[in-house]
Amino acid sequence: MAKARILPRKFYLDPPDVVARGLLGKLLVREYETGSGARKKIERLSGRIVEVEAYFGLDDPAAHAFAGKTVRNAVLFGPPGFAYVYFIYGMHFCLNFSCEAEGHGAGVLLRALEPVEGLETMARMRGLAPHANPKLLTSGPGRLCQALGIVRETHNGIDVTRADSGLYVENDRHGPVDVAVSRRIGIRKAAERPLRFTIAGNRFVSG
DNA sequence: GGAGCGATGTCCT
DNA sequence: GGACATCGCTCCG
Repeated sequence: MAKARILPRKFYLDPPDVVARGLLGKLLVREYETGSGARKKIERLSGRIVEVEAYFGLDDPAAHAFAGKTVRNAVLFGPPGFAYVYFIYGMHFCLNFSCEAEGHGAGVLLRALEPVEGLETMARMRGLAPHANPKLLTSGPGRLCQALGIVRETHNGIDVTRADSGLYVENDRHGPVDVAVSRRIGIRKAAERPLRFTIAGNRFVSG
């Protein structure tokens, strides 16, 4: 098995549709310390990215960045390769990565993963039985955040090109993927634009 | 298996 | 005050 590499800053410099396509088939990794003293160890959770959506900034009525820079969406207007985590519907978090050069406000929303490492921990985080249907773990933007323990307070604004962030994307040289394009989900404005990208036929795609 | 709907916090008008 | 890049429950077939 080839050595996995963390996706570098330049990967995120492209427009969001290009970054979105490029993320499909890559591994989203969450690492954190557990235990203390001699029992301290690193736990690793991961999932293969199977569904993403692209959001252009000021040109895209559906994007959080459309109305301009605010305290909430500031990360999107910063440099590429940072996590934008926001709270939605009073209950859920959603994870995005900033892309394009600073000032554009573009981003990619992560909508679904195929769970790879740490399924039992993910089930616990989701409040499910240890061997629950794996599709319930990370199929959906709110679900994948809960499964990986991603919350705004901790993760909004962190650099996802650094291993020590505890949240990053690896290229583990998984084979090429067959990309399907469709309309973005759960939005009202600019809903017709074909900016949702999935791995064709993958059973962990949401919706 | 699908439609309908309530829960619930934060941000912007 | 309303909208919101969601989820899981109920009810009906």
